[in-house]
Amino acid sequence: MPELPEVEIARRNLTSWLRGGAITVARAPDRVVLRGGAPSAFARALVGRVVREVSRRGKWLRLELAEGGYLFSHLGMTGKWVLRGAEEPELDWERARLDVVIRGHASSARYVDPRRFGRLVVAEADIAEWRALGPDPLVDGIDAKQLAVALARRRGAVKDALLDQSVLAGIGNIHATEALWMARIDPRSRCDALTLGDIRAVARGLRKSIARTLDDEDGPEVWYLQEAGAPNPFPIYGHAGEPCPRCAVSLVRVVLGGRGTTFCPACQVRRA
DNA sequence: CTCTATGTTTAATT
DNA sequence: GAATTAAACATAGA
Repeated sequence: MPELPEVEIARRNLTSWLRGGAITVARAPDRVVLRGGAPSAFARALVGRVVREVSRRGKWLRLELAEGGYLFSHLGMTGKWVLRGAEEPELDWERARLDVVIRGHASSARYVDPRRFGRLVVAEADIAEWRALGPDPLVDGIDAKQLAVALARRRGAVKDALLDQSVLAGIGNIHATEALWMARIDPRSRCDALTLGDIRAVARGLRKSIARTLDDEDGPEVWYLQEAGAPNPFPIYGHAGEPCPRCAVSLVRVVLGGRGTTFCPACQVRRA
């Protein structure tokens, strides 16, 4: 489902559901989501352990066990964690569950993922994918100068660079699209042609887009978590053919790095 | 039936 | 070798 804001919400949820809990059941029968890891090893690594903390970097979640070791969770395209009672039946597309007991109260976190692009990894130490992540916009903040240094070495399109998790961790297609619109930068612009002012504007756009989605948590819940047919809450993403909210020119869709990209051909300027 | 999809990895091509 | 592109993964919904 997710980009950074949704994964952050998942982190907050998992923290409130699991932190301090002793794991009584750990099941992940799905070999696809385990990517070759064995269901028996999953259970062995987790049952009887206590969840000390749930953290996040980019789109990765990390459950830290009090006894040492971690469970890493990536939600892929359609993954989500939901809370159920321990006695409730298996859900559609349920790929894993973690049952915990906290002060005598039992609950069950279920991992649901229709497309199974998500992953669950048990490990003794931080995995390579976690260590390779660049600065996280919430944990570390976005530093425009640092971003400028990373972009100066690249020749490809800005949007591709923003999707690179080693440049910034957690940016996905939606927030890259929204931020570039806010910054009035054409997503096809070459990285090394951007000015520091451009990059500052992109950084501001990213912060704003992420913050806005995070704030919506109170209101209409995260879009991806809603039932099918829920309205798209983003102003630009998915609105090709509709008028630009700023200048009313029809928004255009192109493909960059294999991903659909919407932008305004009139008020987003192309640098080289 | 066709097209698209919030993500990442790997194979193929330039 | 580096950079760019396409394909693959598995499934749902419009």
